[in-house]
Amino acid sequence: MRVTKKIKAEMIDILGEVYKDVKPALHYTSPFELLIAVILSAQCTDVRVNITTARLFARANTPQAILAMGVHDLEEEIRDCGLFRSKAKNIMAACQKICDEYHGEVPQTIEELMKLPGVGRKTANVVVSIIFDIPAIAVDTHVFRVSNRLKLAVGDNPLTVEQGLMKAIPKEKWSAAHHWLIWHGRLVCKSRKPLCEECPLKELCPSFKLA
DNA sequence: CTCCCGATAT
DNA sequence: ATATCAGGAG
Repeated sequence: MRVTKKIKAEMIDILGEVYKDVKPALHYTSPFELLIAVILSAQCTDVRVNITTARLFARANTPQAILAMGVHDLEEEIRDCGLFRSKAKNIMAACQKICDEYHGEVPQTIEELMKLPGVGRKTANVVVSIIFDIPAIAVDTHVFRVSNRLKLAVGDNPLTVEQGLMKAIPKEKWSAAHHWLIWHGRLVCKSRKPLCEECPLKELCPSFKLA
């Protein structure tokens, strides 16, 4: 069955109703903390990132303080998040660049953010949409999977899905819809064992399957 | 495309 | 035992 534009709008409306009260899963108290948390979240659960950042930010939560730690201590602090050597190296280099070129403040455009080591399109989208309230749809593993299953946007790479979602969703809902899709992916439309029977979209979903 | 990588769910 | 987790760089 074909997923029409009208059905896509219905899906978004339902998700918006079901997940209207969700907050970002990552814990942070400043733009810099969010940036670091998102970098750490690559191939790691948000729960693990929050445990790690609680301890890390108590020690250092500014680029200057992270630089003062040194790369070895940073590696030890973030080890549990995985990919820890490359993440530590990238974070140190990003902090240096933020201090040298942005007066210690997190840059505010996708283009500038993506120049930071360890910051790709997905991370940049998250930061601008959450911190600077700029409409954006960050396509992470959840958004990618859920969008393809629902056929809200179909594609074999994140950028294609991002562009498809921007067409299917009105701009004023981009940032909120990004969170709805993530939480739907986390709680219901899971990768390995999706809870199709209890899905609020089961009547509309082209991938609906009984267990 | 491969590599980075520990923790967790299944 | 293995697939997956708020990806990005080379």
